[in-house]
Amino acid sequence: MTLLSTARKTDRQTRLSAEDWIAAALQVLVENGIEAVQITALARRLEVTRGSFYWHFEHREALLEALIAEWRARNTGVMIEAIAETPTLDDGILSLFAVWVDHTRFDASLDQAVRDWSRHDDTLRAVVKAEDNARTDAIAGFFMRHGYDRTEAFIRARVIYFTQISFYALNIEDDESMTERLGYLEAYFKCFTGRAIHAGTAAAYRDVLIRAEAKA
Amino acid sequence: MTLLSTARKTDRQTRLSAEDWIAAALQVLVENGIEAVQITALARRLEVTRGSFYWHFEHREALLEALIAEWRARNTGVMIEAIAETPTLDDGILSLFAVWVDHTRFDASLDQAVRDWSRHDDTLRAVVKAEDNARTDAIAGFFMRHGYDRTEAFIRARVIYFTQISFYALNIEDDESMTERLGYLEAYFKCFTGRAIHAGTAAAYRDVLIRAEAKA
DNA sequence: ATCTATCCATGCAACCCTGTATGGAAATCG
DNA sequence: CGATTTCCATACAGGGTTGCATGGATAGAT
Repeated sequence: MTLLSTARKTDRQTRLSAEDWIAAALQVLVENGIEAVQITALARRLEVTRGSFYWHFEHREALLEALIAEWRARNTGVMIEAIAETPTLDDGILSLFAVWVDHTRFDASLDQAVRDWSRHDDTLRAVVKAEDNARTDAIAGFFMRHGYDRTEAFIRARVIYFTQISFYALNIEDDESMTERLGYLEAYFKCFTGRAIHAGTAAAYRDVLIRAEAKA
Repeated sequence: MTLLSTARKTDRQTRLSAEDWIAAALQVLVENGIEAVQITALARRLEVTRGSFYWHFEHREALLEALIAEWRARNTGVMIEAIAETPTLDDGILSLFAVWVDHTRFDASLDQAVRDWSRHDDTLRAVVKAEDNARTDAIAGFFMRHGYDRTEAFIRARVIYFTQISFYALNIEDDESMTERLGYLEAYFKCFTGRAIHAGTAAAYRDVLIRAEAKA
């Protein structure tokens, strides 16, 4: 028993840090929801006892706050920056598309998980709603900079953002390959903007994404 | 103690049925999610003990299956029927809008709650995905009947449906009045279809909804 | 009025989760 | 090498949930 447990311990590179617990909690949050983020379960996963957790954290609530902080650090403002100073309409929309595809810049699964969580947590709900509003406002501002009137800009911003949110919520990424998805590029662009995308811009975008796919 | 309990019992009109338990469970599911659908909590809510539950149901799983059955009965096929044999493009889109607003025909909160639940339940996820596909297929078919090519019809169906799903998911109905919402009618229509809505049709639709609001 | 089927209360066993208190092992520093 | 800090294991208390096994109460039928 002592032999076994020491063997287990040496298998692990180092002792755990608070970040290790947060990382494990993030995984569980994304995979099974906030209710599954339990100290006992995480301890089993990390192959330690709950004693470790209560050394790094005061209580479960502290871990949950760390998860929200992590979400803020990763996903807050990313879309707003992506669309901020794009010269043309085509560039702006494609820049948004690029963010939504690049999960190193925008963690879609985490965003989805936090939104699910927020639905039954009043404090968090306000935080997420504020971020949602900031995102749609940024997109609406973008449309206005490119000649759309106020209401149309607002609705188009809502439509494009809401579509993307559901895209994650319904797990479409699991069913659709990147090439398949790229095949819809022109149709999406037309629906979202009411205009046709410039052929050259679309081709360049496809090249970038296909090259990124190949590298990954 | 005996006096108190008999008083409590006579306060209730009748003894409970399985449907009473299902109704209470539906409320809790919508308000607090599937994890909150606990027999002990429901019993407290219904002011009986868990003995009642285990007479009407075998176990918790049986109740959960009843909830899914209820969802199917209420929400499955509603949108497909609404859009089935609509003569004009305007009529079809407005018919969809009407379903999404009329919560006696389509229980949006329940749909949302079931979709949340399905995200961590593999069996249910397949069921919900099938329904989602059926809905988008129906809308895509509608667009094709009105002259859109295959891909554009599919993407427009996805955009209009996904936007609506997020509309519920982000609880926009809580922030936006019906008149405010109706103000966006033309913009939504233009974005979803790529065409302008007929002025007379829009006016008639507004009249119907405002009258329905006044009645309720 | 009695009898029976329906419905619910009560108590018990098994399991799971959080949080704390305490002691031990391991790493690091003097 | 000793001492101290860092990190984790163990044990215990408190609370909550499911499911079952009875027995009691109530309504409806004969």
